Amino acid sequence: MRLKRSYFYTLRQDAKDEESISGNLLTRSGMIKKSSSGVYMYLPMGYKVIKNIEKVIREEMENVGAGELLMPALVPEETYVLSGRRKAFGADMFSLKDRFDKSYVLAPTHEELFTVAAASKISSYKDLPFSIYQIQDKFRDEARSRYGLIRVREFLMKDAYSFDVDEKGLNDSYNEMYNAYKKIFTRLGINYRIVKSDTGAMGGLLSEEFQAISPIGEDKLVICDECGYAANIDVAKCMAMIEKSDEEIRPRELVMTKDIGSIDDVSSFLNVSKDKIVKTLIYKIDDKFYAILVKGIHEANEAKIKKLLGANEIRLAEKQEVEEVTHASVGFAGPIGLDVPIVIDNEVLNMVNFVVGANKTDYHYVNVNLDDFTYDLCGDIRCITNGDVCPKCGKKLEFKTGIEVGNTFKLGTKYSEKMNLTYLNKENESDFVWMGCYGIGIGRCMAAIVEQHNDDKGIVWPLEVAPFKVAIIIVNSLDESQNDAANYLYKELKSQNISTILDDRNERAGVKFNDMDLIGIPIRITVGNKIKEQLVEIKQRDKNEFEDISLYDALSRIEDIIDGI
RNA sequence: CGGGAAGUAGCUUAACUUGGUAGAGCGCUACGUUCGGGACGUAGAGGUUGCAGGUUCAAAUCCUGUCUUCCCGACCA
Repeated sequence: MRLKRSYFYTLRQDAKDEESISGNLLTRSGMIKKSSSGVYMYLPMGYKVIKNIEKVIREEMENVGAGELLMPALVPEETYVLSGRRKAFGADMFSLKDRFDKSYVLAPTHEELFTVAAASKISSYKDLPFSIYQIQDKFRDEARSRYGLIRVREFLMKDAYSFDVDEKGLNDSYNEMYNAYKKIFTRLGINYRIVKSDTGAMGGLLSEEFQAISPIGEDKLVICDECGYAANIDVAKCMAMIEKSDEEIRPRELVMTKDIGSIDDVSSFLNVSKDKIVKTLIYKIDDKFYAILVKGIHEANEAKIKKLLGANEIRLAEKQEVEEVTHASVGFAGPIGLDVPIVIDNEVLNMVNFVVGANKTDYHYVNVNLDDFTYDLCGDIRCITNGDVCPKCGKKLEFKTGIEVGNTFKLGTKYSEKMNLTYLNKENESDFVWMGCYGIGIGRCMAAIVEQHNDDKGIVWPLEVAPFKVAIIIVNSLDESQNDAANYLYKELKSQNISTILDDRNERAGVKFNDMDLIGIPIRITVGNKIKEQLVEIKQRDKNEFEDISLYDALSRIEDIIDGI
């Protein structure tokens, strides 16, 4: 690409409406432009990156034999009503009506239509297995878009689906995809971890996430360096941190704690360690109130609670609801005398002589024990936290945050049952098809790469995704011999299919150096006054030193660099 | 959806407290001098101060409403 006559611009200052590193750098380098909150244009330079990411994905999908197709974004609402997911997605779906008042949605993901498409092909076990995928725009009405391309309302996603005769087949297909995903993210230059996660609204048997490690990641992860255990905090199992105490049980007492409701305040007021306090949280779960008991130092984990109760919806009760349930102000809820089901965390089972709210404003009970109330259910319902050990090997855990760039699900027969996707087996009996689905957020990958590969000058693209592999800078665009040499190199590189920018703009050298650094082109050739001795400079974006090389050896040197020599 | 901040030239912003012709830097145009890390000089173009009301002789500035964007939180397959 010759820069002079191309759509290309850069911004010299930070964009005021992009706080994240990736959002800001992608905007400043003229790769993306915000259209409205959470909706972006991919400009020519940025779209090159998108296409490179897609190329990697397509190659690896091809390798596992998945066929590419394209689904509509506009889908009749009833499709999602039928699968039961219209409700599950709720307000996150964009919905609209046509002129005949028929309701449509903009698809947030495509399990339903893929199931329909699969049905056209499947009648016998002989038709299985196979997998298909698409790269397409998805729409989700996010309550809060943020961090540039990380959380948006319209985004490119690759979604693949596998279809098998049984669980074993699904496991094989899943492993194949899983390995393809590892290759993809490695090729994209993303530093990632694979973690176990919650199956959420997708449902199914198993879910794993591919998480790009980043401080702006919205997902909290625990990782064990010792045994390789890795999980999203939503599902990370908590092991008991204490043994059942043999402390002597003391009689329960009601104490006045005027205006003291928070854990910190209760702890210092009563002079007991926070370890000795149990907090009672009132939740509304599927239209019923529940009391959730966890240790004061712990956080309740809503995903785990949902799973334990088999519930669909969960939210903390509002202030007046809490008052209604406990007959006391917020801060004084407790299990004793409460008229709603009580669910306690495993950890609480091992506690004696603890402190709880008294369901009476300004009062707490001390020396409370499990005999003082009845609970309906217990289980692991808290978030794993600093101090917890690996549930697999018992060693120290590390906490990180990640950007979810991909996920893989073993759906099992959830969708095939709902949508009646069946095949005839060898015994001539009808069976449900076993499905898996596999997603990659393409814009998110782009942002995650920038988050992980940048310096004070700008983006440092990995070679595989860079919009161009090489940039040729003509230091003085008025110098004829420099121009000739640069054009010669440009043609040479093009003839070898090495994507190259020729910066032939009539700008000062500094502007060109800074722009090429900002947009992160991996290899730079500088054609300057050393051209008198037939020499050009080659510099890699991620290295400080440069090398002088003969104009005629430059091409082979570039090829070596690209081949990693 | 709750809390906070901000909307002024293409971009980044000043003036707002205390009402009186909207100013700068970058970018842009022309000419000249320059040309290896965001050049310099001279001369220019470019603004319904987000929008709508209100107060006032007079509103970027004060008041009300509204829209938009960002940040924190809730939510998030």
